[in-house]
Order: sequence, then C-alpha cells, then structure tokens
Amino acid sequence: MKIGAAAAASGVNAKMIRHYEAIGLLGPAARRENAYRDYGERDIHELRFIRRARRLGFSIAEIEALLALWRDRARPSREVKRIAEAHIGDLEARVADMQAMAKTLGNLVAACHGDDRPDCPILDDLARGEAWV
Amino acid sequence: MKIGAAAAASGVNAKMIRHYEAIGLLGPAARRENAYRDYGERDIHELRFIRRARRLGFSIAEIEALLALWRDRARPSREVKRIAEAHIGDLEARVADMQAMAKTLGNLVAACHGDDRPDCPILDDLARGEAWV
DNA sequence: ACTAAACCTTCCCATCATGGGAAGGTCAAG
DNA sequence: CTTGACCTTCCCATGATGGGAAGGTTTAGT
Repeated sequence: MKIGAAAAASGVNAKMIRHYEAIGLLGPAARRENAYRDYGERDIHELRFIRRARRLGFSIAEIEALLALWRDRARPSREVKRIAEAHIGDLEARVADMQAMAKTLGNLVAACHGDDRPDCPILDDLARGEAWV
Repeated sequence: MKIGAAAAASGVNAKMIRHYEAIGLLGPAARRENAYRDYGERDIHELRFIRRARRLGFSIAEIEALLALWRDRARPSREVKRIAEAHIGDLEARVADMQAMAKTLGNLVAACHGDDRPDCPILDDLARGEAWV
C-alpha cells in the first residue's frame, strides 16, 4: 500500500503520515525498491489510532505514550486510564476557561447598544484592562 | 517610559510588545536618542487593551479590528458588538467540541478497570478508530 | 571614576500541528 | 510516448510566545 492509499484508508493525510514518521511517532516505514513507502494493515491500524486520539484532543506526546502502551500487550490498564483522566482534566479546565470568557463577553454584549452610536461598553471594558465579571 | 517599564505597567512583556509592533498591531514606537523605545500613557492604554482582549480569547486579527474601532471615535457600536458576538459563537463551538471529547473519554474511562490487567476499552476504542458515543 | 548589574537593541531559532509548494523521480493508462 | 497521477525530499509558513546570543547603554554602588 502506497502512502496515498494508506492516507485514504486511515483518514490521516499523506503529509501528516510523513510528519509522524519524521518526529518518531511512527517507526520508519518499509520501503519498496523505488523508495516509495509501503504500508500494511498494522500500519493503517496505528494511523487510525492516532487519528482517533487526535480527534479526542490528545497531544502528540500523549499519543506517543498511548501508542507505546498499545504496542505493549502486557501494559497495565491503570496507566492508560491515568493518561485519559489527566486529559479529561485538561479538557475540563480549558472548557471552564472558555466559558468564563464567553460569559464575560456575553455580559458586555448585552450592555452594548449595537447601533450607530459610538459608545460601547465592550471597548470601554477592554480599555480599562481589568476583569469585570 | 522604556519598554521594561511599559511591560510592567501594562502586563504585556517586552518581548511581546516588540512583537506586536513588528506585526503592525501597534504603530512604530517613539524612539529616544539612544534608539530605546519610548512609551507614554496612551501606549500603555493600548497595551492593556490588547492584553485584556487576549485574555478574552480574541485572536490578533480580531484585536486589530477592535483596536481600529477603538481608535475611531465615531465607530458604530454595532461593529464592535458583531465581532464580540462572533467570538462568543466561536468560543461556544469550541466548548461544545471539547465537552464532546471529554464525554466520550469519560465513558471510556468508566469502562476501564484501571488495574494491572492489560485489557483496556480505551485502547480498544482508539484502535477501532471510530466514534463510540 | 570605575565596575557590575540591569537594561536596551536586533537577529536567529524553537515551539506544535498542519500544510503549501518546488524540483525531481516513477508508474499506469491512453 | 505522452500525460497525469503518483511518489520522494526539502524548504517555508502559520500564530503566539519565548529563549538566547552579541553588542550597546544606563544606573547604582564602591
């Protein structure tokens, strides 16, 4: 399977497959005589693993750890669970952050006429440079 | 006011002040005879504006638009409100995304023993490469 | 007055994940 | 035999932030 087919089969585009190999997330691909990369079922599996993990917001570093565990048949599931839990914590913290931003902005937007007049509590708040709620 | 003092007064560090100037978010700073950048109250004001907006998650491009509106005394508040609303929409979409991820992971974590045994629904799911809920 | 520390300047490089695009090699179908 | 679809490597860009080098300036302490 050439890289284009592997990309189609895994959902990871060719550019990224090469990149993952370059940064060591994937081992060096097998090569044909013409130097084309050659992929098998197992590789597609790994690529799909990576794609799914990226979709779930795991960083490359986390995926590296997860892949290592996945390749290790004797891994303790405790490890995997720990990483996933840490990532959930991370996601939740970011969600809380963004919700706080959205709320503050929501208050400002509600206070802004939004018409032709120039006075605007949103800009006033930004200019004050302090938190408002 | 030299750049270090401006950084302390605005909360934007010196490196970033130079960067904002370099990308044109801020006009070229006044210079002293020794080529040191020189800042006044108005500059500090702009820097605080930028800092606050960054904290609210606005991109540099959005801040550029907001700053232009802020500098324009006759701006219609409608414009400002529109940008803020768009940004809220953006934040909310990202929040929804991350909540979906967290939820999926939460389901997987709940199904994982998290002990010495190797079987782990989290890895199984990642390997399947499909959405699970 | 001298010296050391703290500042300032510009310039280059790194991050993280993704991708565009060039220059050149290979292969399949018309 | 050409055309177009592939493949290869290499360089560059993104956005926001920062590290660090090399060199000039100011300030404070002796």
